[in-house]
Amino acid sequence: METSHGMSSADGGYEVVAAEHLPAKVGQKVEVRGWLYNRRSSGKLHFLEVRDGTSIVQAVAYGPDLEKTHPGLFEKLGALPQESSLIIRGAVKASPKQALGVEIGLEAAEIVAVAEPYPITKKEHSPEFLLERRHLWIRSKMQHATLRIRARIIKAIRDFFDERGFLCVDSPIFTPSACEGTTDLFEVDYLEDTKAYLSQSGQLYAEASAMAFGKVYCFGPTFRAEKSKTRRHLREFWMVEPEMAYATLDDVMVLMEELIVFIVAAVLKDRRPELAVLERDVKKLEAIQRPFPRLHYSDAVELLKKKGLPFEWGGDFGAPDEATISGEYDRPVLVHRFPAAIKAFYAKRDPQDDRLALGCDCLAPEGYGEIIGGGERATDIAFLEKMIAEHKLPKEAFEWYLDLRRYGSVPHAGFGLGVERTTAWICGTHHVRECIPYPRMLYRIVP
RNA sequence: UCCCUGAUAGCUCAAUGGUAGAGCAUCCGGCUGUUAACCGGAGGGUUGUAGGUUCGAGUCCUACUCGGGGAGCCA
Repeated sequence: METSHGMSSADGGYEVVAAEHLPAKVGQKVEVRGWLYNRRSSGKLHFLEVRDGTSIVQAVAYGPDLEKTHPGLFEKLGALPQESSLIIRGAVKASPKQALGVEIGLEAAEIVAVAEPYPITKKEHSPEFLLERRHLWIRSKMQHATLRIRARIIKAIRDFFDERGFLCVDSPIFTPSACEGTTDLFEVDYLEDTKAYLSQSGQLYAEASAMAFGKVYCFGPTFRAEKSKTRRHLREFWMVEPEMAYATLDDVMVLMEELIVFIVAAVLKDRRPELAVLERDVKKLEAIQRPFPRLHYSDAVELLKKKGLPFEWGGDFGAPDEATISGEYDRPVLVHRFPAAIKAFYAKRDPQDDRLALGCDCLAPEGYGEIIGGGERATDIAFLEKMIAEHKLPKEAFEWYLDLRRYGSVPHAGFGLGVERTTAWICGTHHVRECIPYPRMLYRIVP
């Protein structure tokens, strides 16, 4: 019999079942393959918490009974170190005290590998200790919950765009030069005598893809070599970047709202147990409905001044500014029409006010800061050539990009959403480093 | 790059300038319903590195190394 693990059941009569599906198997004989998560014992009883990757199930072994059928096994189970791998077999029965709602009455067990003393214990550990052992840390409950929610967010993002007629057209990771030239890039050797840079944004390519396919998105890792050292920064993170031909700033602002509402709804629908593990206040997520508040940059500046922050028109928002603005609302806020001087060279100017760019940032609630940045792109080639010169960018490197304006330029717009920041907000996680399986951080690339 | 902060048992932490301690983990023993299970016992240390002050330094001073938090920039 084929199983979800791709292995056939070794013992007739026991169906191999993923722990998460055990509640539907009450009264049946099952086999669970996993690792010993924790054990409690009271002499003739062992309570074995076994995790199989999908969930954790408690198996109860009664010494005298087990001794009759499998002599010596009970004692071995009582001495089995945490994270030893084992296969358990037994009958599923309802157990309201268990988080899963069921437990297994142990009838047989196979110890696959006895683990060495496991470094991550039930007590607290420092971030340094855990990050050093990220490859083991991801076995624990909260990391499991966070990464399962992250995976659901990623699926929601793809479903959202696929269902709305966007084509997935990925941008390259090796790029010949800076996309924006404003931030530091990771330089790598690209075979002989050639340097390449790891992508810090797929956007310029997404614009080309949009001119080819209309509505597109790219989704991949992004690399920033800035020496940022905060709970909102990673060297390597994932970003989805939709781009639409014949679209305006207003169109992408609606798209931002719809995407975020869609993601939150998907997590609320399918990841309630994980949110509970993380002790997330679900009411705050349930409040995430359209429409989101919209704030003109100049109004945001007024708000900050009214709140007593030393902010001058023309500047970019710092972390305290973002927190103050988003603190006014119970859902993400869209701040639009920033000064062009603080935005990228390709941003389209506001026809109503030439000092402004038709851009929009989405600030997550509860102080999680910017999760989206985007806007409408400049269409006029002469304007772009002027901006490239002003930003002191090498024009040759952008000739292909200027071709998009030479051959059928159209109004278009798009944005980028950061997966880890979104995950941190939805999970209520303090630091984005827990929102990616293997974080790449300033001064830490291990494991 | 700048500011703040930390490094003591495997882990998390304590110790007025005067014999280095606890909880957990580990090992041994006990317990039929545990939920970070609990109870009893045992082993476990060149106090990050180098130098200095002192009769005496985990503690005070200097430098270095490696972390953590934050700023700027950004998603």
